[in-house]
Amino acid sequence: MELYNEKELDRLNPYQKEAVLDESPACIVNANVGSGKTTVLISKVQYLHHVKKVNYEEMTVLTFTNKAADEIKSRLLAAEPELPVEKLRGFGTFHSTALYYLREYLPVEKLGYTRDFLVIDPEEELELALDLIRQHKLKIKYKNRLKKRLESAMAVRGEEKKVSKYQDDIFDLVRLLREEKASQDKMTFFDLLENANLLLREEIGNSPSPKWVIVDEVQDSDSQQLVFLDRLVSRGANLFAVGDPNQVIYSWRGSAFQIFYTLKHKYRAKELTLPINYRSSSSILEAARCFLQNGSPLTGVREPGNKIIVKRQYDAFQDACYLAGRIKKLHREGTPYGEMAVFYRLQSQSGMFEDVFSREGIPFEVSLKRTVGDVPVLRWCIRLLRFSLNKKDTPSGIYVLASREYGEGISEKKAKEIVCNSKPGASLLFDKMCGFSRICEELGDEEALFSYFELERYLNPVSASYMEDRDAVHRLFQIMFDYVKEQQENREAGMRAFINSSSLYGLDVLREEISEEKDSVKLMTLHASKGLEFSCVFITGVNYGLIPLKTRDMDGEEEERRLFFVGITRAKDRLELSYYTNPGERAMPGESRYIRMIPPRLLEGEEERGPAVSLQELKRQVQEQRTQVQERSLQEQKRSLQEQERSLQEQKRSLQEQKRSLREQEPAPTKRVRHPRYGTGVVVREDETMLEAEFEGYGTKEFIKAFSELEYI
DNA sequence: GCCCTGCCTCTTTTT
DNA sequence: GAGGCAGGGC
Repeated sequence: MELYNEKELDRLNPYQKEAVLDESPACIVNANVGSGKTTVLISKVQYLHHVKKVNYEEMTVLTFTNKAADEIKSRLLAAEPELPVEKLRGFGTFHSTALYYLREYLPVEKLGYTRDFLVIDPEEELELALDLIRQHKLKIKYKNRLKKRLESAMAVRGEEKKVSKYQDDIFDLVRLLREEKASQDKMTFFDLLENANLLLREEIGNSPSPKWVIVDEVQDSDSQQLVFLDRLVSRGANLFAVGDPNQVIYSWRGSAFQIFYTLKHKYRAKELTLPINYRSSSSILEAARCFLQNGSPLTGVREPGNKIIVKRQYDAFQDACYLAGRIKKLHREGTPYGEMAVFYRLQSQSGMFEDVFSREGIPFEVSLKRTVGDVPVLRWCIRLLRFSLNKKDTPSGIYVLASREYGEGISEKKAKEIVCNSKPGASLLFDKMCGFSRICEELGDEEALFSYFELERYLNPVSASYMEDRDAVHRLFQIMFDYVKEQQENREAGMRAFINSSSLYGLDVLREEISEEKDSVKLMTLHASKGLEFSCVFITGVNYGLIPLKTRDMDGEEEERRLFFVGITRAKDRLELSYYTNPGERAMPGESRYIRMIPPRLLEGEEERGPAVSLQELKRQVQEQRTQVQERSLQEQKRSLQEQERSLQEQKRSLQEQKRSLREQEPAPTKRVRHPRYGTGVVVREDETMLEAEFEGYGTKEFIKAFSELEYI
């Protein structure tokens, strides 16, 4: 094994180094965008291993996405090629780690499961729920929103009174569903964490207790994940968590802005910061600072770079055409397509760009994940394997037999009868599924599996999609056999693990190219952009009503701002914003005030701009700052309170300064204004935000100063 | 099964 | 501010 090179540490800046070397039992690192968060995390792991002699098996590294987990693992393996992958089994998403614990250590029998349980996707749980409603004649309101209703009902735990808001049987359904899932040996993503938390609560000898728990993007944790974390920490694990409160964009999913501070308080954690951003040019960074909420220092090291370009477009189509030309130009000048990305607020906005870009011959990729479940034939095959591996999974058996497209096309009623009464001889396919365990180990290759189930017959050879379907199934089986070989377990256990991981990771079987680094422009929502970086970023539709999206409350509004912050901080060298004068239904015409919040000297647009921030906006910001301080003072220690107070003072001072400079710009008592449409007029009334002027031929008009195109003469 | 009223939600998405 | 659903009255 290679020795951990001390020089590794010297490559880090002092802040990063401090975080890696920190010895406190709990440490929370407040990492700014682009400050080398992942580098610190990986360095920490290596440092613990090589210097502190903590085995990799004694660490649990938790991430939210598979992508992040894969990145950490591959970077560790790149630094240490001889490291056996099995040692990193505790490195993964919260869910995959919970799955690992449940399978290997925790007494799942206590909850009515066997060690061979399978993971199912939310879709299947919904089917199960609908079935139970029918069976037990439950009264459930808003069935079309059952998925959401189940989610919120399942989140109600313990002694809270379980009375439905709509006075229906939703809680009975939750209970029945839990029993049904246990009896069919199935767990959903939710159950994985829930059950792991339940079993980890009791002291059990043979259960996992890692020495170190390391968490990436801790600000995204929901309550289940926080409990999971707590279970591990209360067993004596040290905690090292990295995150950025300015990047909380998933609170609608259960994470909360103040989690960072709650954690710090709860574990009396030491708080460190990584302030230096290496990613973006200083202009981009300065613009980003306008959207920071907690006054944390965000320091850059790069040159000013290009100005931020703001473009006014008639509509999305015009914008797409303009962008196509712009992207081609940048490409000619040497920026690879893969270094450019277009962000938008809503999934539905991607269509226009896809159309125009494919017409213009620009290679692009839309970040939308397709999984096995999205392809009917693969869905059917997975369920065929499910029932073959788990006879308790009767719904899968029925699904396979009663499918209209594939299999024997038996009526649902008959299928139910065959599967539930386990009638041999009634269906060839059913007998094959039942007999699968016996011959499973003897199957030579994926071809043998294909012919065992006589799939050339059951995949409906007369259908138009037969060839496509057959290839997809072959590919699925191929991937499965490769996976099983890697696992070094017996065939049946390996296949079970494969099916679990395919629901957990969403195998992208259909993807033609395996190479991730295709040179193509990436199209995605602002949410999907988190964690990525590009040389050149285009954010489109920066209209009020879209960015920020019209929100219900103040919290939503703040989240919109963080979302925009995440978007602009993805850009390394170029940031270009556009807005529409004629947007669709949802948005309002004209630029979003987010554009006005960026100092004009950073911008390069085709028109002159008014004051960067309206007084109203500044006032609102200070107000927000004030309420934030109040909220946090409940949780935070005195010291940080004072810090906040100081930053508030600074904000106030800068507000006063800006007010003063605004006032200086204001005219002497003459008060005449020019308007592009109404010509020159005389100011009748004026206060901090509003202005009333009389124009010859038009009468008196009222304007909001910051948004009107008035000019003092 | 139709019409009316009231109520609810809508967007973002990972596992 | 629309559109979908539940439930009551008919």
